[in-house]
Amino acid sequence: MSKNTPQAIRGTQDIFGPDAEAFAFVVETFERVRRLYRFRRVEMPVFEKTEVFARSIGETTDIVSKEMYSFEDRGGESLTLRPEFTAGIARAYLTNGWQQHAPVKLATHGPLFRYERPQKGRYRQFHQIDAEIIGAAEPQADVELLAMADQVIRELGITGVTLHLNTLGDADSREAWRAALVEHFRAVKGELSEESQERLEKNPLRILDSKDRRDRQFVADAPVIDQFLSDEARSFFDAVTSGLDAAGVKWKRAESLVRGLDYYRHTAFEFIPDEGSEAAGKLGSQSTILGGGRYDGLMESLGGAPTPAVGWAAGIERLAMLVGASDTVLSDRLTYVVTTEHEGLEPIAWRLASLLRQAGSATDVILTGSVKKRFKKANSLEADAILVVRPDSDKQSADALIDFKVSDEEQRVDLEMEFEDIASRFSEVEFAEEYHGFDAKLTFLQ
RNA sequence: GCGAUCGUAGCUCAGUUGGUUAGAGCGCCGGUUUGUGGUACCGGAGGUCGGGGGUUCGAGACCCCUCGAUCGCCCCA
Repeated sequence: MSKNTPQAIRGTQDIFGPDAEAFAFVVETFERVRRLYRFRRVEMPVFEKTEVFARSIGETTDIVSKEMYSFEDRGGESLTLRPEFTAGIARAYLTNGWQQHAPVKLATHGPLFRYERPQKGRYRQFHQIDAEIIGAAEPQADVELLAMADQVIRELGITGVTLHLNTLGDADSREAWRAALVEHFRAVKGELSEESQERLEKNPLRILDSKDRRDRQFVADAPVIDQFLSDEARSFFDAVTSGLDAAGVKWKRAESLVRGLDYYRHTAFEFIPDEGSEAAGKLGSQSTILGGGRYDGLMESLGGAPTPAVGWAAGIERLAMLVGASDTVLSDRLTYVVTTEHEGLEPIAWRLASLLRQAGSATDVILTGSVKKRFKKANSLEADAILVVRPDSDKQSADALIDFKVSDEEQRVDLEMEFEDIASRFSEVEFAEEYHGFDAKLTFLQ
């Protein structure tokens, strides 16, 4: 690499090869499942006015206070590259009058931006799949949303991952719980980790999932949300859990699971790899692959009418890391390779490749470089069959000799039938079996 | 923002306590052999050793700065 070549921006990635295939597999699977659940596709801008995120996510959160890619445009307005989907979707819902469609199920995916130190499973430009149900207050919406998440993960073939579920109660429950936690931890402030002492002021709920040993003992006997749950909040959570059971979604109660963003109420959840599982190993210290919850208060923070909503987002890169191994799903079959060892016959080879592709067969072409090495190169592509175009001494035209690269006779017959069918669709070629040791021959008609 | 490890050909890496023209494998390009073929052999191209500064007679190796990568903390997907 020349020193004149600009480098990619830190924390961005150029994805290629198996990683790119895994990435595409995640997106394709999500798109398929989202249709099964009748979620409607939406596209949103990648940037918004800064206030869209600042007002909805919470000024004190790390995302807003130090991780946003914000800049002034030429008109002097502060804009921000989206750090998440939900705020932008909420804004779109309000500004486009999507209330008329409520309740709506929406799905999207694309890049997000957060100015963080990159590490395994974490990038400055990363990608998520996202699903939201807006305008539905009933717990069945939470259940449907989670059932969809569960199915996406299952259809990706990911195992060793469990849904961790909690409730944060309604606004009053959450406030009362928060106050009790602050009181509880303030009493032992001096013995908490430095980080948790800070969290006490900024975001006391987060002390609950601190990894620090010093905090653990106090977390163990900290007040639990259940003590502060209103009857309504409790029955809402009960309805969610029994709905999940009915839908066959496995879950696990996680009393100390809190989500970082201010707008969450009631249901909060994360899909997390089981400790010691293969999935956990692949993800490094980034444990959450999918997270979300109910955000009934969000619309109001953007000046809209109170609107109930639930949603989740999952990191495509993190999901892709977990499906990476099962490459059987990922590798596209290369059916044919076309080549010729005779200068001048390249146009016919190109024509043949064109026919095969029009017939819907994946076809590669080797027509450059040393004539003598083309067959070798074609061989190394591991296609099902190699077609070598060579002159026909009798008719002064050309033939394509076909070498089926298959392991058994049954496969060979299948491929031959498939090829014969393709050939029959085009009037300019004629298929014939067995020719001088090759599996078949294709004659170009004049 | 903090910490640790690392940065030599397109890729994976070797380069001994600092010592002459910086190496290997794979890949790429070409040739020979084989001769309808997934072989073997030969040759070639490609590196101002991430960048800058310093120590030294001499630095890919040592020191400082910087950029980047990886992993962890924080936080999150």
